[in-house]
Amino acid sequence: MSSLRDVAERARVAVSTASAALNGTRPVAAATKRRIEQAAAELGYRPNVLARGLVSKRTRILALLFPAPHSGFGLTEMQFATAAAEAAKERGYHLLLSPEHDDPVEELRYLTGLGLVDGVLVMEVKLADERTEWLAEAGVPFSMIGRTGEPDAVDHADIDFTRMAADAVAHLAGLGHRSMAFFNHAIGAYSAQYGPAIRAGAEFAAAAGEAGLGYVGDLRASTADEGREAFERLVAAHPEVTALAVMSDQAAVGVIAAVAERGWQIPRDLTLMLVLSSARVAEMFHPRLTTLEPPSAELGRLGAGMLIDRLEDGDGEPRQRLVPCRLVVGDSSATPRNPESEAAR
Amino acid sequence: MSSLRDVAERARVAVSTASAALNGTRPVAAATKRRIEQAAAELGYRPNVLARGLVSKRTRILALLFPAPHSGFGLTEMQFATAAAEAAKERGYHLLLSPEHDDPVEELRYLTGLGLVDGVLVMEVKLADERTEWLAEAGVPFSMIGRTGEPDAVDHADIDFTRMAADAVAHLAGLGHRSMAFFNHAIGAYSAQYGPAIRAGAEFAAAAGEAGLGYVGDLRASTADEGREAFERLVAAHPEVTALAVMSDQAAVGVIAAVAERGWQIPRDLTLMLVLSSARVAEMFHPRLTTLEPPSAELGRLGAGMLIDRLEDGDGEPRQRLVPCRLVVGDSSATPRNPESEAAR
DNA sequence: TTGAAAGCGCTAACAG
DNA sequence: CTGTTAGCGCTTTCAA
Repeated sequence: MSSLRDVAERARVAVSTASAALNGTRPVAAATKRRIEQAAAELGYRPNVLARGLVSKRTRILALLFPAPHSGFGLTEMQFATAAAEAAKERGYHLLLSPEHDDPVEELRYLTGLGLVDGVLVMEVKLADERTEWLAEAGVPFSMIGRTGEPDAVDHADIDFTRMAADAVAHLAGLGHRSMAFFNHAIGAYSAQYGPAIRAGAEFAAAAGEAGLGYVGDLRASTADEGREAFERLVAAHPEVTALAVMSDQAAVGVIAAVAERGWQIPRDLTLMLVLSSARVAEMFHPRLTTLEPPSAELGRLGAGMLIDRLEDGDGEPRQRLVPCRLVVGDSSATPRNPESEAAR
Repeated sequence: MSSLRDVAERARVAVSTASAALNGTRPVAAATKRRIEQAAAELGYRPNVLARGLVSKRTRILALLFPAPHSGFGLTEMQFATAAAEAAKERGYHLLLSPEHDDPVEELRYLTGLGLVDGVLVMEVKLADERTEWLAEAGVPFSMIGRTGEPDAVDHADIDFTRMAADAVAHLAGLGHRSMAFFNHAIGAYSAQYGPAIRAGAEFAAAAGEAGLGYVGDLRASTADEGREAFERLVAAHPEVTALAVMSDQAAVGVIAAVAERGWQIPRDLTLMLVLSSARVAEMFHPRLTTLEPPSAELGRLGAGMLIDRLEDGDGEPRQRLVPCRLVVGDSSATPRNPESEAAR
């Protein structure tokens, strides 16, 4: 690889002049500049990132903190990563994939101590998250995909849960449903701190209330068996429910099986929708399920973008964006069974 | 961040001695070494990667070339990436996620010119791949997850397709099946160069022949509709077939629908298995499908590992590993319908 | 408008 | 066994 010195020699100028010409750091005579640029082109010169970073203290490398895969891990996280990498690339940055293990904070300390990264992108943020706390304290620039319980001062991109629930409820109400249920993730070590589960639960209850729909929100399921069981309990306790929104793909599998066993059909006897799952997953089902698809790629892109903004524009007010989900209507949505009796209640 | 000079001052030695003590580059008196180590610990010293890389020409950063998502993209690629990142981390390396766009070679030229990465991990390798050709020519260390048509001299980790097909056929033969079909991916701009599709097709034919099973291998499907249609044609032309292996998840959806419409049941009337799909996907189906699960994480780990080996051990013979798939038997496998008539042929 | 010189933090000869 | 010196490739004063 040719260095700046080679370029300078070939253009018969000093290294500092070559540097200035190529970076526009200070005025350089037009003719000189042209000579330098041509020399650089002829040599196929690429500035060495390490040397540049060593003096400028900026590497244009971002780290994406990658949690060890818990239960459900998949397309969504994938899209965060690829979208973030692409957004970074478009702005001349690089993305380092940084897996986490048992001691995230220690690893963060190590990672940032290397002098290798300018900032950190945090995903799978928990409501109380030691990583973001440490980053804030250490003064390391970062942004979140998702958000903590108190994200006021922190840059983040997250799903607009309020709007998501409103869209879902509007969809169901528009079909004529008067009563719905929502199966949240099962309570576990993870989901207790999992923002999407908590926010979705709260927002669905609120949205249903606001729209005047009957609402059953106390059932939870994260596996096929739990889904099956929750559905049985739902039907037994709340026969008036005609529409069901489910957070977990696996739980939906169980629900569908239970529906079939009971001799019911979707969507004739039950409108079923998947919340925060991808359309690709929804197509695996039969019938193809209606889905509220998370804007994963958009969030990844935004997360990287706002981190770069912060890095370049210095301080300023927090950058925060909430993005709605996309409602993909499948073949599992229909008018409620027995609409008359429902209306007569 | 404290520098090596700070450490040296605190330990009252020269910088070079501190460096030597911390890296074990040359003998240092035990007492001196202890002083230095203590000073480093007290200061929380972390060697600066950039400075080190600038002189040593080694950054311990690997780039993972990430193709723009074509049609089917998902868990598998995700697992390559995370596993590679973890393997790298365990050996003190970092993984840079490097998305590709329209001109992979130009981007590669840029990426490697930066002096930022020591080597490149290539995934989604095509049978004839301009990227690996360029890398080989440019002398950039790299390894492949997958392999080209002529991978003899190149480090790679790939699926053992021969064994995969043999395992699948043995599973079916063991259940008593005498005749099977295989639905490959539809021929497209992509799959024409897609190693797994080509290799799987060839190996299934060979394995079936070797085991004395009837074999229908000329049907292809990559979508639900194509799957449905292929299945109809299969039944019409080859009624003796009792077992079917499918490459595409989407195609399997169509097959399952067509099976049901015909009044058949899985596995009573047809044994169905998914080839190169994950168990998590298989569980979305009802019944849970038998799957040949690709060793994605293992491949990612191996790919990163052999690249690092090459980087550290210098040259040597090519490192190549073929890893078998895992056969996960689901509820879609059973003895063939009408076993007598089959045996009587 | 340009060049010379210093230095980012580290490693690697080479003396002592 | 340890310290001094040089230099990786670049940016950035400071003079000219």
